[in-house]
Amino acid sequence: MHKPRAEMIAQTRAKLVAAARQAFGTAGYADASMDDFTSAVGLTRGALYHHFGDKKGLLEAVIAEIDAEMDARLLAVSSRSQSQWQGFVDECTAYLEMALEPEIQRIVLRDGPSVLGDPATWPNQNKCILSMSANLKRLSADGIIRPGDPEALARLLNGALLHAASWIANSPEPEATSRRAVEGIKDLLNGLLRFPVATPANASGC
Amino acid sequence: MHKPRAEMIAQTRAKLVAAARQAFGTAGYADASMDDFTSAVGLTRGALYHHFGDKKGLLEAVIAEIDAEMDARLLAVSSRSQSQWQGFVDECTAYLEMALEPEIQRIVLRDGPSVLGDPATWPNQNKCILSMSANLKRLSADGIIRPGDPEALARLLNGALLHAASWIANSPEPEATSRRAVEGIKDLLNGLLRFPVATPANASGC
DNA sequence: TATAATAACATACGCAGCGTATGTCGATGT
DNA sequence: ACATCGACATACGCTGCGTATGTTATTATA
Repeated sequence: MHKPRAEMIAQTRAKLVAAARQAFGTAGYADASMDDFTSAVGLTRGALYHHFGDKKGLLEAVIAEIDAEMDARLLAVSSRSQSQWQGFVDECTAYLEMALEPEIQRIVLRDGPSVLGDPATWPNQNKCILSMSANLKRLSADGIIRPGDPEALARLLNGALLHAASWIANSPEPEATSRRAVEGIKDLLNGLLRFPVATPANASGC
Repeated sequence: MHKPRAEMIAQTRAKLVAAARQAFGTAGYADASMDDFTSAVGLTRGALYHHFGDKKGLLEAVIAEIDAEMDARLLAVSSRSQSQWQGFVDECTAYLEMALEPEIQRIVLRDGPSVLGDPATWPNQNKCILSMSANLKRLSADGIIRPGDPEALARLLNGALLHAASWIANSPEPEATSRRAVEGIKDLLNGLLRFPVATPANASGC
């Protein structure tokens, strides 16, 4: 029964990450006081520096946690799709929807790049890109889309999706804007198909 | 001879903006000390607070200046193109190249969104979007591209271009990556055309 | 032209927040 | 059992922001 040591440690780390995630997500990284959100879970900055080195280290941990969740959610979505093409479109849509969440917008998409540098330099951010480019590679090999550079396309589409999310989130009418964005994305993706479907309306079919 | 008052004021503002632009572009917004870069041009924080209210206000001014320069450069590029389609492609390429500059990356693309909120909420950032969507609208009306939502497409392409710029800038081989990105963009844009041109890569299709 | 008013700054002060250095206590290994 | 070490808390100094308060020169007014 004497093994709760490692558990306590993990719990402390988890509490710190959770507290920081809450604070970063609402107040933003710069305005989140380490004294405040550590004491909110009954700890001090001492524990924080011991486990994460500094404030940036904690942000990295928070982002890693969020990124892992995003990856799992994307995996769950694509595993439920029938056709390859449909799975790809579904993943794009799910990615866009996730990017709409304020916590992800604030921590991963805005403060993250500012504090930790460009996401392209992170070890994590590749997860989504890799998954996306793998999909595109298969689609290209199977002749479903026109030949091209899968990774380049994945990065371009990734940027388009993230930007669309910001557009939607800050729109006065998010619902309508979301529909416009999704239509636009389908339009873009449709242009990649070797044999595009006739009308944009049923671009998601196939 | 007595009119240098307004001139001196404008000069002070310009010096502050220039100093801040230099500091923000190299050290980043968070690590740029107001005391440091004001004294670098023979002023103090007093002048800064008088003219710009606070540090964020100064960042807004810096971004506005950079944005105006970007807009002028884009205008110059598109005015030199013959066809509408070529002009659009040229503008996209120029936009990508500008987004490669470290100063723009750091100030406008990373720190700006983090400090001032999403660019979609700025009054300026619309310049490029508006110009882009106007181009797309004309292209659509003239039947050069397939029908669609010009503004949505503009935002998606804008995101793709910005993301591509980050990808290139942080790539170990920027030259090669740049070529891949440009090819990918052309591929994407080509998919928008009503009658896609045959590229060496997909000469057999369509 | 003398003086009042105001704008353009500089100076001075207080305070929040980060990082480090140091201390304490309980768990683990032998 | 005792020594060691890891997991935190405490204490301290320093940087840097914002504000409140001068100081000086230009403009307005009489």
